[in-house]
Amino acid sequence: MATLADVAAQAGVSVSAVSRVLSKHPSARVSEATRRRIFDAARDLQYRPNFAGRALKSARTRVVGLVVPDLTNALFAELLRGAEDEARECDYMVLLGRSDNLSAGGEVIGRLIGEGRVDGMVVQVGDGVPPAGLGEILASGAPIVLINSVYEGHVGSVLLDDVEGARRATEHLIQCGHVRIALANGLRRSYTARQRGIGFRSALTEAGLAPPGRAYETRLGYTATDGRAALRRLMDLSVPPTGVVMANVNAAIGLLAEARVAGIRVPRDLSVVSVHDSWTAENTWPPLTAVRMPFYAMGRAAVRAVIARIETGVTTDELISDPSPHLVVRESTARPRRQAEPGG
Amino acid sequence: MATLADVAAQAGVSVSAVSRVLSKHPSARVSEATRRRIFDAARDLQYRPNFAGRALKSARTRVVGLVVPDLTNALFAELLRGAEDEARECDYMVLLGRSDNLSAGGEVIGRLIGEGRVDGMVVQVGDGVPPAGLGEILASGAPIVLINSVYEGHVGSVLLDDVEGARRATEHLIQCGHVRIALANGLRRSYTARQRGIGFRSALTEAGLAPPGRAYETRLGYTATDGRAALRRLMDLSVPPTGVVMANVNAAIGLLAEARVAGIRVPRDLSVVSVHDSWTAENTWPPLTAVRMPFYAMGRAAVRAVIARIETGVTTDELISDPSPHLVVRESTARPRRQAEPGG
DNA sequence: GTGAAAGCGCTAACAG
DNA sequence: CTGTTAGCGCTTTCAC
Repeated sequence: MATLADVAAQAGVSVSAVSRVLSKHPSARVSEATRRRIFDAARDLQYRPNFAGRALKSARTRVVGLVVPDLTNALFAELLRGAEDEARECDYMVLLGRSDNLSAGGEVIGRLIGEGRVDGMVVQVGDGVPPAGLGEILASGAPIVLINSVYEGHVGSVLLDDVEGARRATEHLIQCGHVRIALANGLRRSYTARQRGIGFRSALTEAGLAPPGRAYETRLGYTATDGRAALRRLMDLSVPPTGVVMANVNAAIGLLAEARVAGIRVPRDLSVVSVHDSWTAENTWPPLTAVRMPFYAMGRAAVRAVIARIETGVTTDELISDPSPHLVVRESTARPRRQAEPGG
Repeated sequence: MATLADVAAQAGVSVSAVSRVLSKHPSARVSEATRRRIFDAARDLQYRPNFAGRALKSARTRVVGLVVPDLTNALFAELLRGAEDEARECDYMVLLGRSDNLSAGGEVIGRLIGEGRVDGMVVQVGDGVPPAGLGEILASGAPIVLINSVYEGHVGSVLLDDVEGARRATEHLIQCGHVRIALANGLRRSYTARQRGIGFRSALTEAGLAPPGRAYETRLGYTATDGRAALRRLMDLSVPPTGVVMANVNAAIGLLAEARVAGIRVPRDLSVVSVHDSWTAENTWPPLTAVRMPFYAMGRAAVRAVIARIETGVTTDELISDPSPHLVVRESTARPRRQAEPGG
């Protein structure tokens, strides 16, 4: 690979001249002639700035790490696109990692930052226990912004409006005429699950519906398997719900599949609405009514936030409200078959 | 962050001693006493080797890039696990990228290697046109191994046994008694699609079945939408198939959804089997019969191959045959309702 | 056994 | 306008 010195030699100038020209330094007062010669030489030699050299000198990598619990979650696609788009506009790169791996969490984050592989990180701690050592790293003041999760007193986070998302989903069911509505939620320790619980209950309360008993809120998790278990649990109740809000689209897919097995017809016997949308929701049967959450905007905001933190030291907490959660009505929701309390 | 010099000062030794000890250099002839002091100092100072410093000096990053068309494809989960496991064992890191982004392909690969951000790459070119500039990079002799794709005369690839995968899927349908079997394949230019076509036809031929007309093989692509289109195309035929081999699980999901809309009952009216398996296949209705492909092994093999290439210069082409493609029978396949040619 | 020193490719003062 | 120079943190001869 060609180095600055090679280009300088070829162009017959000094390395500093080349450096100034090629890194477009604002104060690059250079004659048009030399500039040309430098550009030509760089092109001929196919010059590429060496990452290590630059990083070593400047103590900056212009790379931000993004670590999420599960890379292959369809929900993550939009997040990533948002993150990459924002990064590109700021002339940064995104380095991907995942935290689902046991040790990976705190350790990987510590390594990436400690070894100077990234300037900052965007991390989503999964539903499980926060990775060991996360607390220390956060406390160390490293430029880390948390997405869709909170950690004790850590400031620097961007959150989806899960309260609103769950509220919209619940309201939809209420508008359909449902009264006995359940929530199949994420694990108890999950922050997002708590938020969705809040939105769910507030929609109910605002509609003048009694808050449902505890049995109407499962806390099983966000996977398809968890969704299947939730269906069993809910439909085994002596008075089962007529509608269910799924806190996650993957759980909803599992629930739909289990409903087939159990002979429960959706939406005839049970209406299902999910928080989160993805292409998979269009391909279930029946197609899944869902509340689309602004993952793309969250990706952008998160990267914008770390970069701000890295470059200016400013730290913020942000709730993504634009675009706001948006209901996509498909075919998994309908009026309940009979009212819980026959009105006429 | 603490540097080697900091550790040296704290331990009262020279930087070179510290370097030798901490990088476990085999020829580290060091007294036990100094070794202790160095380790202690390093721990106290929370020393982390600086990535840029090391990379600059050694001209090696111990990072391999992995670029795939779509990170969020569930199929990719296993691939990634395999790649990471192998990398960890070899003391490498994996840097993820995606090639679905227009310019991303050749450009991103060229950058990563050219700027010295990675020592080598594992790349899967998608179904579409190979990214501009890929040819040059490959020809330049950079350590790149292609997965599930081939490129002209490039040597250095690891491939799934798609021929065998498609063959097993097809044989299953034949064993169920199907005679009119279609293949919903990937795009014509895709290498994997060609392989699957070969396996499909060879199973048919071996069973003594006439190769189906061209109309029985669609070349629409691997997405859910493509699968939906394939169903329409196939079932609109004057003599529609009774069974279909889907070249991809996502397309199968789309096809199943479209079948509901079209009033085609699976497996009663149409049996469906897919090449590839994933958690989503368990949650369709009916649950999807699929041939599980060894993505994990491919991930490991691919990373092993680049590292070999980087460190020893040895280049290989490899077909992953262990474990071999494995049929998982679920409920989307059954005997055809009536034989095409009534036998009795 | 241990240390001094050179240099990887780059940027940024500082001179001219 | 342009060149010289001093390191960034690390590894690695080569001396002692």
